[in-house]
Amino acid sequence: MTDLPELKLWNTLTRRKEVFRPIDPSNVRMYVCGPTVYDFAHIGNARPVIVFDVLNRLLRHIYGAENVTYVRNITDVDDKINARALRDFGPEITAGRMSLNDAIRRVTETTANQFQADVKALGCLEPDHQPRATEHIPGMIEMAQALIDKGHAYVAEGREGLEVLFDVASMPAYGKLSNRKIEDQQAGARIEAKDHKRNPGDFVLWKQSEAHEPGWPAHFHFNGSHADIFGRPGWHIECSVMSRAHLGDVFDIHGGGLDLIFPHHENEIAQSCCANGTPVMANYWMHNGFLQLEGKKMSKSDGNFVTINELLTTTKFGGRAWPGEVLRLAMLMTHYREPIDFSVRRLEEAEDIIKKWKRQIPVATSWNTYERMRSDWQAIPITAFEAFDPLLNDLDAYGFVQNISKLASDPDPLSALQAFALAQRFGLLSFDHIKSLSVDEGVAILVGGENALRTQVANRLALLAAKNFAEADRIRDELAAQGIQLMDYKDPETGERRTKWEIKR
RNA sequence: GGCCUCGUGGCGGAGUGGUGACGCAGAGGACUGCAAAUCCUUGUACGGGGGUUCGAUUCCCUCCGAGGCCUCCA
Repeated sequence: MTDLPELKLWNTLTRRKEVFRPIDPSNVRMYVCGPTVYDFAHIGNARPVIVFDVLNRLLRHIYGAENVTYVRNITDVDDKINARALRDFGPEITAGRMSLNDAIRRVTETTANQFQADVKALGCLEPDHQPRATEHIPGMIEMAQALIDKGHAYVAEGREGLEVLFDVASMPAYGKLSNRKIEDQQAGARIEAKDHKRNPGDFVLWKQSEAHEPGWPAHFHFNGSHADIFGRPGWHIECSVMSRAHLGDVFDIHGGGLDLIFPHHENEIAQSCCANGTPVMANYWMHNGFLQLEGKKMSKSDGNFVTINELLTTTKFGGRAWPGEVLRLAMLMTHYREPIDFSVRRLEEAEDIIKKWKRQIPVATSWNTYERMRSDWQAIPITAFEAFDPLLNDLDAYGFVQNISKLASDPDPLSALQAFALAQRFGLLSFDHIKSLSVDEGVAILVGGENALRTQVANRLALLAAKNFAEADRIRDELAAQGIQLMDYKDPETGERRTKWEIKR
């Protein structure tokens, strides 16, 4: 394993770039904080998803796909979700036609499904596991109890009932990730004083719910006493429990947005290390930068706000819809830790670059450009094949084409892809159609599409030879209308006129 | 107030103690029936001021500016 390429990652924990050394190269483990499913994801949410997708792909490339485990959670219990459910289904709930919990389920289902669709459109691989908070409630109760047992948590009566709180003063190393001292936070004076807390920085592990609110029965014992608290988990404990369930007490990389460093990740570390008795939770902490929209902070109230879905399917941003691959590249053109000023111009530029790559494909240099954009891990060679893969709109179709090209012994799978795109233009093949086809049928159709075009091209060249430009141009225009751009060039050896084509956007 | 990141040409964006990639856009040219594409050539930059050094864009200090966290937030 000594010939593995060296990967250097910026570690928020040490504020340095460090050589990445996995705990176990046969099981490289990464956890990234996923969405809280209360609203459609905006393009800012897309950034970590894309950034860590690239890292996931890179890790899989280096260590082997089967040796990497990538976990991204879905937070489906949260007070913001409750608020959204009340807002959207308030009348039904008051009229007794729907329970709050049913309304919540509606909100989380729709939002989670939309998120999956958005992410797929951006060409991201699915993580190996996408645990939901509500699937891990017993683990959270168990961890909260463990923290009580070890003297890191206590039960107190808060404004809305009983709470299990983490005692930050019980952990000397608290604040290491964010480089923050507990005393400093008191100076900030922006933390709400709650007298039931021993320390203003103490945070909730479990809190009591009203009977109509989402909640689970839980039993805690402490100081020789005990309490039944029908309640719900605090935000931070979800990630501690889900990461442990899938990746163990200590794993390699923990990622998320810059804003999560404090308090979320700090608190995760506190919970996990104290509960598991480990010095660290993860060895490398990585955080992506934020993005601005046309130079201004994204803000719902100002209307300066675009969801992924709006960008992909509506004309809200720049007066047109944008392909997922364009959004993906626009995001990757800037180093992941830098702020991005997201703009129409940036999307246009990304689109130009992609167009050019597609013409050049399968020229390996197209990857070089793409590759170079991610400076921390830039020296790692990846094949053109892998490079193009995340840029495709429909990965299923890609897999199909790959299959065909293998069976047809085509040394260049990307030419098969072009053939596929062509067959689509002629209406010979659609994505839905694919699933019902055998490979042989698929090949036949692809060949059919290509032959149809060849005939047209040959006819046009004959017309040109006869100086019948009007008729030749008519064929060219006709194909252009179908979205096929013809391009003439000279054969470098014979000097004869040749024609190549590409699929127009 | 505390803490963190950052400031390279029109735009995006590498990189280094010894005058600085690359991409996009622009300009000029070649090719071409016209397109499109392609190829060649090409201009402009290291926020300001100190310091260390033979020499700094790269190291240190400081000022200015940008963004972020300290409260839910990708």
